Amino acid sequence: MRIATWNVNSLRSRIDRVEAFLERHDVDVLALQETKAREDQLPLMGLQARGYDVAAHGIDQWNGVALVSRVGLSEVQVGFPGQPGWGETLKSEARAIGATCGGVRIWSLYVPNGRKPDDPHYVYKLDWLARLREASTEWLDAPTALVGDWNICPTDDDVFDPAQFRNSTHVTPAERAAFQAFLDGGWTEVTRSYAPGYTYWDYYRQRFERDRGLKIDFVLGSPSLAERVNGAFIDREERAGQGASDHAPVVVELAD
DNA sequence: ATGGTCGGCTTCCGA
Repeated sequence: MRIATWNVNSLRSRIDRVEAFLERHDVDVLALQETKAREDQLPLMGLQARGYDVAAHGIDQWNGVALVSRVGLSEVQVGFPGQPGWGETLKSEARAIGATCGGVRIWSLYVPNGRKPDDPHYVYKLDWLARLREASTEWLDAPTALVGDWNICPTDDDVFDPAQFRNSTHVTPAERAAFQAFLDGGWTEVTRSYAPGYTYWDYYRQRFERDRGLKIDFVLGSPSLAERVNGAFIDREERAGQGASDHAPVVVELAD
């Protein structure tokens, strides 16, 4: 079974690329982030005609997450137990959707960006991660994958210029500790060993052409999921050319 | 420090 995760940066503007990507790589389950649409706005007819089921959640033009599966899609859950709600000044609540696909529990996650370390969104990000980690301990005993845009660079190797990013969000010790807490708790990041390199490049300053990016999209597996992983890759081709998302998809291969 | 480029309920905001 092939699972993929992709911050698509608007599903409506890239639905053709999504359909082509699924077929090009024979993907069974695709987790999407930053769909940037409410459920009723999503262009799903093409996917459904191709035999894919879709579960999506979005409440406005910001963010939004979805799961696309051709191996079944059941027990859909929007948000995780304890997921903190937003205050008056924070935007967009759609951050997590989970479902069982092909016997695997998959969560499409859009970890809050954080903006800046002195911003309320940064505090929310750390709170969100702490509550996800608490909720996710219950899922370790089953084959489970926590996939998506984590908006964290776990090491300096995951940043094209660590000096430039000092004191910025994505690289602070607190964010790295929040990510490490998942690993310490029993989750395994299953893509890095097979697929080194960045997964995100800013649109401006020709960051992709110069390979000046960040590694922020990850797949964390429970023990029974991680032991089935026998490959992974980053689809860098998808980031090239006109009309690309600023993230490349990450694909994971699971043994049957 | 600044600005660069995208998408979207577009003349600003969020990333």
